[in-house]
Amino acid sequence: MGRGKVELKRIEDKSSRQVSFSKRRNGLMKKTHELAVLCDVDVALFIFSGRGRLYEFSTGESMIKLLTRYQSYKKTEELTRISVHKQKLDSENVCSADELTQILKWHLEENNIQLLDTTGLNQLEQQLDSLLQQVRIRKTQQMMEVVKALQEEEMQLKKERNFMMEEIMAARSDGIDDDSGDPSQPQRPVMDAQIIW
Amino acid sequence: MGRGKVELKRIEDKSSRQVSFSKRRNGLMKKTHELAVLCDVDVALFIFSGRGRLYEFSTGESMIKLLTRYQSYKKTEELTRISVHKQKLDSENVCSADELTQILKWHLEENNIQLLDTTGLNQLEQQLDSLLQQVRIRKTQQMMEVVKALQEEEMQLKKERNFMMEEIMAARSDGIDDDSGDPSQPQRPVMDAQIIW
DNA sequence: AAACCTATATATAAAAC
DNA sequence: TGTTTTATATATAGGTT
Repeated sequence: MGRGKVELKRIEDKSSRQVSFSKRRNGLMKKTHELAVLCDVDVALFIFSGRGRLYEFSTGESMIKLLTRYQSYKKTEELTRISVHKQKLDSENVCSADELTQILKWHLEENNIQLLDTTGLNQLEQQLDSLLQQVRIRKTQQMMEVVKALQEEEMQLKKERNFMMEEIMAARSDGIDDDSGDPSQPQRPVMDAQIIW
Repeated sequence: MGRGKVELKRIEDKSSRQVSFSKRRNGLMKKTHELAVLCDVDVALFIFSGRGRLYEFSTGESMIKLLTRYQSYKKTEELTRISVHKQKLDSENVCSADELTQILKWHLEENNIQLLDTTGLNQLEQQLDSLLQQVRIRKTQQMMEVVKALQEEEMQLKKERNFMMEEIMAARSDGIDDDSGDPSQPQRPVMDAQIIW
């Protein structure tokens, strides 16, 4: 993309690496922005330069919100994932059943999500996960949506109930006539139905 | 960058927006990767498609680590207390770690495996795979139960509602000539919740 | 949708400033 | 170091299958 073709490997010359970084960083930001606008999606991009300087770009949604959304998405994923993780394990790196059991046990006993990203049974995990992950995520998300819908309806029903409860109370104390002139109803107690996952 | 020049604004045609998204997403990922390699920097990129699907890319440092780094860079405490909307499932988590470990151990020892070569790995993979399926099934069952519970509560609420509705009606007819004008009883919208699996 | 095809628009490496 | 220039490599819009 320039006078010379360039190998996909670290540019050793510090100077041209710096120049390249500057140019490409701008280009990347631009393209990221384009993607976001043209395709109407949310994106977040951040770059830590060698010296630890941070460059970032994100769509209207602030970076923090996108990160939160990301985390939330990941948590949902976690709902469908087992804590089988880590410890490099490939055909070269053979380990005994006991060893493996110990490793797995250790991981299974760890409920700390943060630890899931240390090196470990990556390869094994990926093999297992890639097979099932998508389906599980879909399934979970579907369920979550159903549950959410149910929660909303539940809330609605509860509100109705409270409303009617008041009507009954009012009817009883007022005698019997009531009604027709409901305009000045004070605030109604509203209960929030919350299901915690 | 194609046959036609394109305005920097949302592509309205859904189809070509989708196609463009796919192409540009890939291009962006590629360029992100190039930047990371050529310039030896850490980058993280994630994209939420319109339908909420997540696409992400990050350098060797896992996304989580980069996020952490970003956070500390920003010194924002916001992220540390992200909504954790699922205490329940976590605590009741499928089956206990010990239980899982036992099952796994059983699988491993049952087959008298000592060293895992490539073939052994494949076998282990299958075992874990079936284990994953079991766990998944249990999790599904659990969620189904939650849904069922919600549905039951919903039904209960509806019963209550109907009951109260009758009370209101009774109170009114008991009373006097009511106000008339009202063509129909204050009927609240009744929704039928149908969950289709 | 995905995969391939071109003509064009863009990005950018290297040179020149 | 950064900017501008230029020649070339890449990306991709719009087709086609």
